[in-house]
Amino acid sequence: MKNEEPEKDYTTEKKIKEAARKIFHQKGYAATKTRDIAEEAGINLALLNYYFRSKRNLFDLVMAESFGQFFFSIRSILNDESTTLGQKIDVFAKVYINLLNDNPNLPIFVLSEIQANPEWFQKALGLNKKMISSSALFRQIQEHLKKVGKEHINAFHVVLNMLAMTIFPFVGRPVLVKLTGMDDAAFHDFVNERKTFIPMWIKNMLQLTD
Amino acid sequence: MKNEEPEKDYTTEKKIKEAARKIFHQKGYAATKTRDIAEEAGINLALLNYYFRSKRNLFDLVMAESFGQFFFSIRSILNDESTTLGQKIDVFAKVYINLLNDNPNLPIFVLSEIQANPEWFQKALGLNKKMISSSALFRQIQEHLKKVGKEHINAFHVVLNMLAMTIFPFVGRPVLVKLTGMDDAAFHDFVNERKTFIPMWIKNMLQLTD
DNA sequence: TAATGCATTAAACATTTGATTAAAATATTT
DNA sequence: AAATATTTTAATCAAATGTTTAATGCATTA
Repeated sequence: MKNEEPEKDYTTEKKIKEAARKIFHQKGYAATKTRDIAEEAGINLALLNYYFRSKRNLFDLVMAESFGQFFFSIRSILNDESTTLGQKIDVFAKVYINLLNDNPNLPIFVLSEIQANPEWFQKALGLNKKMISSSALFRQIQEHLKKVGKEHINAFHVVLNMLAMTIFPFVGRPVLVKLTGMDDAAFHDFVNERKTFIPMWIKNMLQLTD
Repeated sequence: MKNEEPEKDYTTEKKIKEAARKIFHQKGYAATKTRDIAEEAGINLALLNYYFRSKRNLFDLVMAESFGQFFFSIRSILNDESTTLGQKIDVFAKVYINLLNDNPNLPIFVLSEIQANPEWFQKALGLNKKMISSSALFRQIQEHLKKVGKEHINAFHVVLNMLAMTIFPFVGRPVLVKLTGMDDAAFHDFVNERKTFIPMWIKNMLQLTD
């Protein structure tokens, strides 16, 4: 019998999946060749189909995982009934920027694949109207906006601004880097500054003095 | 001799280019098949190569145009030395949201192609460090931040926030629509609200009481 | 050690897809 | 109207690409 999980990252299956994730994130589904994945993983082309049946199947696995990271990883934060609005805003920026620092291509990958193939996501992932509007974050923003006399502002605007200010630097990263002359380290410092700036800006938007 | 431009939009060449723009914007380069373009344009496949030599050549034309819209269409606004900072912020949101309402897929298209193929853009388009940092907008933001005692905030953050809040709703549109239950008309109204909200938020960020 | 089952490889297959060709249709010029 | 040039079409080509197959290697088991 085999020893219990010696180094899981070096199994052929893991190598292929990890290589696929890397190339898919970089190039997208259509531009990725199965031979590119095989080369990146350092394995024979046929092993890809041996372990994963098809390119599409492998992609679906990667996408499900990526989509989960992108969307569901922060749900527990935003749905936590025991934290204040100010706390949620603080922790969101920190956690999400950390996530994106580790997966800088994740946003464009997910969003462009959805744009190219919107029907697929309808059934594949269970996105529904309730997911945001029933969240604790959304309700707390609504309540706060009313308290400060700004109930004419749809709370979605505020949520969207949080997401936009956090995610967009990574979506526009290649252009931003060219446009500012930042190298990878400088970009890293720049977005990390935003961990404190974004909560400040959002609270300012809400006139939240917390 | 031919009459001077009767209806330019109905020449075969225009039909192909318009169809190409539509499909490329939706699917991206790699996922777009020349046969899809031909079908969308209602022409024989061979005509694509007859008029444009190759898929790549056609793509380059579309991309150059799209990239120009996306980046250069607002340069004149941001570089205008005769307008105040407040005026620039006001007009930017209006103009850019109008542009994106007409081309909702433009941001993801441009940004994902750049991510998939960053080397190509190095030489193809002339993006350089000076383009933003030497703009009138950038200088005015810097000056203002100093005036209100916030010179520790990099002016790039503010520019990026303007871009993020304006562009991101379109980048995330498919998800946003699913997540909120908005239809096309509702989405249109929602982003149009932001024409006045975004300038308000940015000015608030800058403590600009203009 | 022989046998068995899983993993890996090289080669080939079938389809897709960008591009070309040669003929036909249409327009333009002489 | 005849000749010429331009545009369009159907068919085909060649390369790329996802997938399969049959043989080989390798470890585990009997």
